[in-house]
Amino acid sequence: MAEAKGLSDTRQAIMRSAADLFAELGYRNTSIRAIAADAGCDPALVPHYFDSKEALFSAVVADTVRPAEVLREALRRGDAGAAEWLLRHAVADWEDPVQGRRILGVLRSVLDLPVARERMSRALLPRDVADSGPDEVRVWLVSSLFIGVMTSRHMGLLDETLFKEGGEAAVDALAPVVGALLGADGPDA
Amino acid sequence: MAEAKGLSDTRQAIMRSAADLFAELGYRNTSIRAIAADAGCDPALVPHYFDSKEALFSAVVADTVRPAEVLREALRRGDAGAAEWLLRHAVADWEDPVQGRRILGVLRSVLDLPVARERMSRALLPRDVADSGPDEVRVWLVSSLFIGVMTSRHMGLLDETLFKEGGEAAVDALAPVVGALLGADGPDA
DNA sequence: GACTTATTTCAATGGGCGTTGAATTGCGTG
DNA sequence: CACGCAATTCAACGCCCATTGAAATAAGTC
Repeated sequence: MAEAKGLSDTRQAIMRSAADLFAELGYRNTSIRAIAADAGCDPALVPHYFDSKEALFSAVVADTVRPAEVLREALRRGDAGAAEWLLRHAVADWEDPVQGRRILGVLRSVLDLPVARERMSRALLPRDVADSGPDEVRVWLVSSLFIGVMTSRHMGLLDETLFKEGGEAAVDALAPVVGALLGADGPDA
Repeated sequence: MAEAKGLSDTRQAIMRSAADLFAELGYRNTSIRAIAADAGCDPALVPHYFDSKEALFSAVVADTVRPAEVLREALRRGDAGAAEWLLRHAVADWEDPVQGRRILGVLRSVLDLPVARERMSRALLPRDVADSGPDEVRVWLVSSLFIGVMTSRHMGLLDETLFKEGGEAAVDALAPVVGALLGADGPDA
């Protein structure tokens, strides 16, 4: 049967391969043909199931990370402990072999593809958070730090030992910074 | 006369166009043909003067930013005022229409091109800084934050007003954070 | 003016790309 | 079995790419 399009194994396989390759190589460096090869199907199937390479990318991103939720939770706490809690979440996320690569992939491709920029922007700063006024600045600052740390990590800039054993060292090193970020510019200042 | 290769106007024009386009589009999205068009010469001149697209990119990067010097200076100061001083330098640098785009270009392309990663890494963490032990972590943290802020800014994530009028607001918002970063993990901890 | 050397042009090669449309297979239903 | 429809394959299109090598031009030297 297989109504419309959706329950084919191949469709999912394409999705998974695309996520992997986009993450590893970025949007521009990933070809539809490579995705198809990885998924073990014909290249023509990709524009068949998803309309275009760009649409496929959108679909992949939509399936990925929604960091705003975590951020919102941390903002609601608002005390010193929140920084550590947030950091643990973040580090765990981007050290996870699957999730980490996905996030990185989005980040990477954001620079290649204008449409990805919007998606990223909306994922990081959904309406309700953005509208909360001064919080916007704090969310933006924390996001920026995290983006930078992830990029550095990916570039091999950092000391590997910081991320051994669940990233305890990284959490310790970053905690006071995140604390300062969350504390900066109180809700009424 | 023009000995060997070097004093041709075109060579320099290519270099300039390449810097511009790499900065705006990233390595992978910039074609030799586009560079040549921008420089007003034949595409074949590019692999003629520089051996390959990759070599051209290396040449461009070599001509760009050396943020380590500024960082080193800030580290030597080490007090609270240093954070603000460092920030002013950094913000001024990446808000400068020319310099800002160049830095961004390198950052952008670093993700596309492995060889660029090494260059970036060495520019940010030269031997003498890297060997200074605990300072390495601090340099890395500050760099990460800056990388993140620049990326966010380029993605349009941030509030434009933060960077109006020389970026005073941005400096204010970030100063406590950078202070925390520079203060974190004293030289003997 | 002839020779040399650097600079530039031109045309072409081979390759990868995203996408298309027609053909083929496979399968559940009448 | 035959029909219809989804899943898939295949071959091809047109486009842009980096790079090449030979030809043409310009400039400086004797």
